[in-house]
Amino acid sequence: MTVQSIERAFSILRALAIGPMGVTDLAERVDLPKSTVARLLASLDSQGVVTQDHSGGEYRLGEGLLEIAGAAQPGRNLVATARPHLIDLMEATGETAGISVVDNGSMYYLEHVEAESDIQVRNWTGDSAPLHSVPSGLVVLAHWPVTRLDSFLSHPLESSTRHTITDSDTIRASLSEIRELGYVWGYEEFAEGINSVAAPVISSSGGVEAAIHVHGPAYRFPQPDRTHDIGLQVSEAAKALSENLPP
Amino acid sequence: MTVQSIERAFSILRALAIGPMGVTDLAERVDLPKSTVARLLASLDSQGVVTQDHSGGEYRLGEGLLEIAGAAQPGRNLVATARPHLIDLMEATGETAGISVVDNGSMYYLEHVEAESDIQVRNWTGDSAPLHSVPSGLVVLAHWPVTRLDSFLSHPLESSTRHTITDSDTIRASLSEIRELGYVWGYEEFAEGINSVAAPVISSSGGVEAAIHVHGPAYRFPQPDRTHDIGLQVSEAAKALSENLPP
DNA sequence: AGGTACTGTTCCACGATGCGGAACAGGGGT
DNA sequence: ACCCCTGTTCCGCATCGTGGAACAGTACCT
Repeated sequence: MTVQSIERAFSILRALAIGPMGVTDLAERVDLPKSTVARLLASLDSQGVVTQDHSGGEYRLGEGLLEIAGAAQPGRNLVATARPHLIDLMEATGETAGISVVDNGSMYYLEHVEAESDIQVRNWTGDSAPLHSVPSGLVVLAHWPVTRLDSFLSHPLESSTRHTITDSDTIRASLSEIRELGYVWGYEEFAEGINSVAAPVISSSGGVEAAIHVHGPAYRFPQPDRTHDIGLQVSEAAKALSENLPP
Repeated sequence: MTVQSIERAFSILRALAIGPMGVTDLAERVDLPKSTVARLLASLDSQGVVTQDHSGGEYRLGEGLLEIAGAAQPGRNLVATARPHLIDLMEATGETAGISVVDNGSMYYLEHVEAESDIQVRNWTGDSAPLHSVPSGLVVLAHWPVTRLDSFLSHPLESSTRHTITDSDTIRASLSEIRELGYVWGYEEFAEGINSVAAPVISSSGGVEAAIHVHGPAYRFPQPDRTHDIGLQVSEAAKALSENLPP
C-alpha cells in the first residue's frame, strides 16, 4: 500500500527541517538503525535534497528540495482545498467567489469561481491589489502583528478609486472592528462598480496567509438587507477552509 | 548503495515540478510501470508532498514539500539570526538563553547560549518538552487560533513536576495575560530547580513558530524585583528577532 | 602517546518488501 | 449502449532494502 523507504525518507527530511543533524542523532530521532538512516541519507544526497557539510559531517537539507518545491507555487493546492468552499459560496450568493494570498505586499488573486450570471465581474486571477484597497487585504492586515502593520501603514497609501481609504488612522480603526466581525465589506474601493466581502483564512500556526471573498456588481450586490447574512457565510466558509488546510 | 524507491520517488517529484499530471503521463515520463508510479504516488500522498485534486484525478506537488523546503534555508539561519540576540540576553541576565521551535506538538530546543557561570542549567538542545509545561510552549499556545488550542487542551495534560499546571481552564486564563504582557515566567514547571522566562517569535505571516527564553537555577533566578525587567528584555529580544526574520 | 568515546561508513546474509504484469473499476465522450 | 481512457488493486516472484556488527576515522581527555 505504502512504500516503507519513502515514508522513512520523509521522516528523515522532516527531522532535518528542524535543523542540521548527524546520522546518529537522526537515527535516534526517527527511531531507525543508524545504518538504515545512513543509506537513506546517501540516496537523498545523490538526489541533492540533502547535503553534508564536509565529508563525514552533519547533514542538512539541500538545494534540490528548493528546486522542486519552487515549482509548487505557493497556494497551488490551497486552491484545490478552497474550491469546494468557493463553489458553495458562489451558489449561495449567486456572485463570483475567489481566493487570494499575500504576495509581495499585495493581495494576489489565486482563483475565481464564476457566477452563473450574464453580468459578472471579470476574472481577476493573476492580478494583484494593494492591501489597503481591498477587503481581502484588510482582513489580512487585521491579523498582522502590530509591528508589521505599523511599518506597512508608515508608507503612503495610494488611491485606486475615489472611494479608496488612504488614511492610516481610519484604517487602523476599522481593523479592530474587522477582527470582531470576522469579515469586511468593501464598496468600490479598488475598482469602480464592484463591491466585495472578504474573510481571513487562518493557518494552523495562527498566521493569515489568504482570504476568500465574494465580488459582485455594485448595482445589485449586496442587497442592503443581506450584508450581514452574506458576510457570515463568507466568514463561515473561511473558517471551514482554515480547518482543513493541509498543514 | 542507493535506494531505488527514493531515486524513483524524486524523479516523479521532479516530473511533477513541470506541472500537474496524471499517473499515466507520469509513468511514461519517468519510464516506469504505471502500477509502480501509482504506488509511489500513494506513498508521497500520504506524506503530503503530493496531492490529487479530486479522488481519481491528477496529481500535483503538495504543501508538505514547501513545509520541509521552507525550513531548508530559513530554518537553518533561524539559529544564526537568533544567536546575537541570545548572546545579548545571556550577557544581560547572566543566565543561559535559548531558542526553541514547535515540533510535533512539543517545544523542541534548537540552540543554547550558555551562561558564563560555574553553575548553570544543562544544555537542553535536541530535547523536547510538552507545550503546557514550559513558558516557551505557553507563549506559543497564547498565539494559536482557538480551534487549534481547543483541540490541544482537549487531550489530558501530563505533569512533569509537582509544579506543572495541568488544568486547562487555569492555562486558558493565563494565556490572555501572556498576550498582554508579551512574556511569561515558569517556576519549576518542567524541571525541578529551574525557572525560566519566554517570549514569542512571530513570523511575518503572524504565526508563532518559535520562542526564545532564559533559564536559570531557581535559587538565584530571577531576583524577585527584576522579574518584569527581565521579562521585558526577553520580550524585546524576541520582537527584534521577529523583525529581521527571513520571510 | 595512548587510550576512550564518539562520529559516519561499509559489509553481507537474510527475508521482508517493493515490484510490475495483468485484471479491475469508474468516468466521459461519442 | 458502446468504447477508450483514466486511476487503482491484486498477487506470486525475486529483487531490493534491511540492520546488526565490524570498520574507519577524528576529537577529546588522561
